[in-house]
Amino acid sequence: MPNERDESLHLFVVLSRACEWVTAHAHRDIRRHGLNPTEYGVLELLYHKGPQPLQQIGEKILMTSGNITYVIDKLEQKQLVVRKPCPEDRRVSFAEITERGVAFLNDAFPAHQQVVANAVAGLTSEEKRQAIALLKKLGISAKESFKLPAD
Amino acid sequence: MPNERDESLHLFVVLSRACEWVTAHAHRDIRRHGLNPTEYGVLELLYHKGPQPLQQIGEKILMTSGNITYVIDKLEQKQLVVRKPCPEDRRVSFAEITERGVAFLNDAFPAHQQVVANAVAGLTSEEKRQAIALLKKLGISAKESFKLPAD
DNA sequence: TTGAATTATCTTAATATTAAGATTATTGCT
DNA sequence: AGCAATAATCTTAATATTAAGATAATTCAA
Repeated sequence: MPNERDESLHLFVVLSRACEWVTAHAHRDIRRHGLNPTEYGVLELLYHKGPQPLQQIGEKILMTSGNITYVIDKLEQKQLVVRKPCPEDRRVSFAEITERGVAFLNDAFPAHQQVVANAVAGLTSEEKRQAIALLKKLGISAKESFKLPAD
Repeated sequence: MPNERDESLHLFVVLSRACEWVTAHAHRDIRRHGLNPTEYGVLELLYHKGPQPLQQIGEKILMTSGNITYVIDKLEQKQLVVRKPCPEDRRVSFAEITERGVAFLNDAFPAHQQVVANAVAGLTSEEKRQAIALLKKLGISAKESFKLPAD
């Protein structure tokens, strides 16, 4: 009979596996559209949440600052995103999705959503609700405790 | 009121978030030991499952063949792993953990397990059991459906 | 208001990862 | 046996990511 530690590790393993395989569906779909997953993630963030300071993008997608610069550069080259200086704080740049970026996502998003729905179709609607509640709780607590030097 | 697609996407988001933050704990711990997460993942696989053909490592950790070669090279340089040719099939190489690799994991694993336990401590034991059951089901079905060209 | 500490972005070099295809070995068909 | 198809690993080049630290702007305390 497994103790608390074994159970926690087991949870980590099945969490990772589930995430990997659902993500595999999503990434395969994204690459079909000529973006890599990071670029898509940033674009979607800007689409749904509006213009963001680069740093906040990094916080939300867990990326180092050097990589943010690189990814935003790529998206600017593809004309899906533009940098806009912040008038209040001249250290800050906002990344903002362009018309072209919006059009791209409007085109790609419905199919992408369907791909994700297929990927998680192994759970019933009720099971999804349960999983969402548990994962939300887990994610919030893991994020909180990460900041503490406790580990 | 959210429909099935929205709910699925929401599940994907909270799954990704939870996985990212729990993983953040684990990775921070791993880097303290001078390995990167991929190297640690391979080493742990070999530790728990015994010698593996390189390709099977790639299947289990979702890695391309070029990267397997690279990672096993690194682990061989660190003398934590050795390649062993397969006598039955000369195309195949097994990767096998060394004594040194075993000693390394024996030293690192208990603390690592504790870090993971802390990371998921936001759920009660009962919630962990529920989450494990749901995630196991989700992972298996997502893996299965990935092979189909359905997406 | 100066200067120390902090913050945001960027730069560079090192490292990690993928993609494409080469090489070598095996399998199965004829 | 001989050949085509498949499979496992490796190689190379391109791409992505991190780590470390540089630069520039801001904040805040003295």
